[in-house]
Amino acid sequence: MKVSTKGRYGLRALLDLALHQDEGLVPLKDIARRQEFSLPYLEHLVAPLIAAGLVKSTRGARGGVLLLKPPSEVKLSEVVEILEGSIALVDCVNNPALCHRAGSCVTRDIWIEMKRAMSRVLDSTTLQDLVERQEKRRQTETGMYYI
Amino acid sequence: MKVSTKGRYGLRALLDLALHQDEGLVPLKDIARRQEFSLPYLEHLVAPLIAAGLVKSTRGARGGVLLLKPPSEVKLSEVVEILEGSIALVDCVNNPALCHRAGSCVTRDIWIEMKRAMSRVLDSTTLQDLVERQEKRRQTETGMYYI
DNA sequence: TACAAAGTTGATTAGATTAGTCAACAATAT
DNA sequence: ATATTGTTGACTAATCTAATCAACTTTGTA
Repeated sequence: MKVSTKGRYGLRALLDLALHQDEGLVPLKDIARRQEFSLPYLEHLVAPLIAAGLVKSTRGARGGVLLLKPPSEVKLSEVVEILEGSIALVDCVNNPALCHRAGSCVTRDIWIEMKRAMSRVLDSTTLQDLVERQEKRRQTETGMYYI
Repeated sequence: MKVSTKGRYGLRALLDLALHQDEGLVPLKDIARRQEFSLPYLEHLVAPLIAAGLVKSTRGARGGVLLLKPPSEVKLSEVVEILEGSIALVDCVNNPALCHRAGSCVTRDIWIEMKRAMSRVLDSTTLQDLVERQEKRRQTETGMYYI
């Protein structure tokens, strides 16, 4: 019951991108360096984000990637869905036909409630929220050196 | 981001046990038959439940397992924790030292919120709740044949 | 007491998934 | 032209999952 690095790193990459939006095209190399994961791996994380239309890329010298939507319009539920697939903890939640007990199974009800609880968090948070939190935190941290 | 069969089957086994509490010692063989998983595998699922003191076992002829606590006192959070380990979707949630970025990482905040949301569901539901839902559902389903 | 029924434990395994790396290629700015 | 950057697909090592099997221990009962 863990999120894979695909989900974790992918979300961080997207947040990094949002934080550097004003710089125009952001090279993957820079994201990889700042976030401390390898460039070849990052390429694989970004591919599904491009395919989903969340990110646009430009090749060649001075190329890079950018967000296609303002961060305030990117819900985390969308991001996680793209990177990790459905948030459901058990497959029968989305596809009852997978198990002939699904109709009468009350443990399935629990997994459904879990999915709802998780969705509430991810639906109500956007990349913009993360950007703001991050900027606030950096301020606080910088400030702390002066105390 | 899926629960393993250990967690899924283990929870079902425990619910099955709760549903047959009044029969005294319940042989694993019966649980395995009703729930449709193999006996050897069930043995491995039950082992940690015994180790955790949730279940007591008696060997030998007419042996079997039984719940050590009334179902109303068994929270699902406890069960899932035993079977799957921490509910946290990312390890740094429980152990910030794992990543030097943990202190300033806002994506970690999200994983923390997710854990809280999931805990709310699992802390507020007991085995007894599942037993009652199951009995209600069986009634409804049986009734449907007469419509 | 002997035997059968039941749980316990540990070894082993096949398969799937994860987390990458590497190399060949395509597009673009200078 | 050439260097820079993204794209794609093949490949691999390591880990995890979902079991199975066998040897063993304990207990009830004939």
